[in-house]
Amino acid sequence: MSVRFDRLTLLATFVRIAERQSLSGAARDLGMSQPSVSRQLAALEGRLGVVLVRRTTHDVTLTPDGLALLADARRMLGEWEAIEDRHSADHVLLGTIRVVAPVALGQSLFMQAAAQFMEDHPDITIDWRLRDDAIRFAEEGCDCWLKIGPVPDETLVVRELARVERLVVGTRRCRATNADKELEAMPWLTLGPFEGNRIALFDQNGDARRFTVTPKLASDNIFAVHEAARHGVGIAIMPRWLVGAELDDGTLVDMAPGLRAARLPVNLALAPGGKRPARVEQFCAAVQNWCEGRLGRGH
Amino acid sequence: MSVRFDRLTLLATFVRIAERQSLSGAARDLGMSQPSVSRQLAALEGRLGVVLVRRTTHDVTLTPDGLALLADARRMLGEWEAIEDRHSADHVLLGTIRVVAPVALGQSLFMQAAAQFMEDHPDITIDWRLRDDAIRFAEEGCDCWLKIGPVPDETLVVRELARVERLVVGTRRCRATNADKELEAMPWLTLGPFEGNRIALFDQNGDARRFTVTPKLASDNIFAVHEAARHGVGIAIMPRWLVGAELDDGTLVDMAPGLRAARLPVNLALAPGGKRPARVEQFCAAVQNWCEGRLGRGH
DNA sequence: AGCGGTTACGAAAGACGTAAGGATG
DNA sequence: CATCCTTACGTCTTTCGTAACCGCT
Repeated sequence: MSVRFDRLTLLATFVRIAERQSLSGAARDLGMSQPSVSRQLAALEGRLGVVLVRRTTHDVTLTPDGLALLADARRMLGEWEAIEDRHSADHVLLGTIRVVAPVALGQSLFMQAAAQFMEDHPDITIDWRLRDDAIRFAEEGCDCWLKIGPVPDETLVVRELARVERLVVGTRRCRATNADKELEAMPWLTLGPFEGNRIALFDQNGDARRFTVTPKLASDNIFAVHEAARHGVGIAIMPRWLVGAELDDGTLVDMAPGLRAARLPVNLALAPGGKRPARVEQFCAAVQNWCEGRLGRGH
Repeated sequence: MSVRFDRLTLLATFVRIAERQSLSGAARDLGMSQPSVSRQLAALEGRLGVVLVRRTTHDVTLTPDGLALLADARRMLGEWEAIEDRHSADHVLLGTIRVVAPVALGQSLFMQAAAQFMEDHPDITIDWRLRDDAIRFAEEGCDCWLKIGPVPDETLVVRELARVERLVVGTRRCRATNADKELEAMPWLTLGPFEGNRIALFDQNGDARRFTVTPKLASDNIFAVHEAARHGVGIAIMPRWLVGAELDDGTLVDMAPGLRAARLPVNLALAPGGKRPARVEQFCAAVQNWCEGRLGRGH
C-alpha cells in the first residue's frame, strides 16, 4: 500500500473533496487528474482503515468518520502552513483566506480593511462571503468569521472587535417637522434582523426607555434604511460608523440626544487550538486594527 | 526541488537528527541509509529556505532556526499520530512513550503503574528515565514529565496527581529509647533534595513548628533513609506511600502524632496545545488513576 | 447518452542504497 | 587515519495522466 504519498497532501485532497462534494471537482481545483484524486482518497482510507467518503454514482457524501476527520485535517494543514510561515526564510504572505462577514459591514468598512490588506500583501487571495446568519463553521472551511452579536458556537475562539454605538438619526428637516411629537410617535424606519418594532433606548445611566412603533418603512437592508433616512422619510437607529460623516456635516442629526440603542458587539471567531497560518493571524490583526477608532469600543 | 518527500517524514527525520545529534545515528535509528537522511534534511532545509543544522565534520548542532522548529515539529508529529489514533479503524495502542519520572517514585510506585500499562497494551514501549532535577522539556523529546514539586516551565500543561502526606516515623524501640527527648533532640535521618537540616512540621491547624537538627544520617536517597529508619537508626520524614504497610504492621510508628511535614505535590507535565497521541493521553490517565488512593490527595 | 468514479497500463519522475569524494580532529 | 557528511550513479519503486470501463439519472 502506498506509503509514499505525502500525508499532508492526502489530507489536503480529502478536505478539497469534502468541500466540493466531488472528486472530479476537487481534481480541477487541485490541478490534477481525477484518477489521482481517487487514488489519493483511497490511499488515505486504506491507511486509516476507514471509509471516509460514501460514493454514489452522482453524489459524494462524507461518512461520519469522514466528517470527524475533516476538522482535524483542516487544523493539521493550517499548522503546517504556520510552520512554513514561521520557519521559512521568506516571510511573504500568500494563499487564500476564506472569510465570512456580515452583509452590511462586509460591503463597506470590512471590505475596506480587506482591500487594504490585499494591497499590503499582493499574493493574498481572499474568498469573501457575506452572511448575517449563523454558519456551521467547521463545515464551511472558513478561516475567519466576522459576526455581529454573539457567536453561537462554543467551540470557537472569539475576539471582540468592537461594540458599535447606535443612535437615532433623521434629517434636520425631519426634526423640525416632528418637533411637537413624542419620539415614539415619529415616523420610524426599522431594520428587520436587529430590531423589530420594539424599540429600546438607554440614557447615560443605563435606564431603559422602551416603546413600540408602527414603522413607516421596515427593511432588512441597512443601506436602504439609511438612504430613506437621508431623504427625510423618517428616523432610524443607525450605527455611528455609517452616519458619522453625515452627523458631522449636518445632513443628519441626533434625534434623541442622550439616548442610545444597545451597543452591538462585533466579534471575530476562529477555529480553536494550535497555531494558525500567519496570513490568517495577520488578517485578523489587520481587521482588528482597522476597527480601532472606526467602530466604537467599550460601553 | 523535491516536493515529493512526505513532509511529516521530513519532520520526523529532522527530529531524530536533533535528538541524536548525528545524521548517521538517525539513519541507524530510522533503519535507512545515511545518505537518505542527508537528503531528507537537505530537502527540508531547501523547502524552508533555512539552515536547520550546522554540520561540522565530527559534530552536528542545531541552528537557532532548527531549535525553533524542533518543538513545532514534535507537536506536529504528535498531532498526526493523534489523527491516526482517533480516526483509524484499529484502536490498538502502539509506539513509544518517553517518560521522565522522579527517582524514588519512578522505581517503585510509578514503575508499577507503567508495568500495568504495558501489560494492558503489549505493543507499547516505554522509555523510562529517572531524574529529580528540572529538565529542558522541549529539548528532551519526552512525552510526559512526572515531577515532585512545582514544574519550573510555564509553557507546559500541568496536572496535579497528588499531594503526598509526609510524617515522622521510627521504630517502636526508637520511640521508647528517646521517650524522654524533645523531637528536635532525637537522632534524625534527613533527605537531601527535599529538606536540609531545617525541619518544619505542621499541626492540624496549619501552625508551624520549626527547628534545626544535626542529623545522624543525611542521604540523597530515600530508600537508604527508609532502610536506616527500619533498622532503628533514627527517625525520618517519610511519605505515607512508602511506609504505609509498616505503619499498619507496627514495624514503624508515627513519632509525632498530629504533626505532618508539608505535603509534596506530585505533578504531571505535558507539552501544551493541540491533540496528543492516544497512547500518551491514556498513559497519563493510567498514571493518574494509579495515584488515586495510593498517593494522598487534597490538603 | 452524459456525468462521475474506478481500474488498467505505459511512461516518467523521484527516492533509495552502494560507492566514491572531501573535510576535520 | 578514522569518522562523518556529501555527491554521483544505477536501480527500482511509485505516481501520474490517458484511456477504457462501469453504474446511475
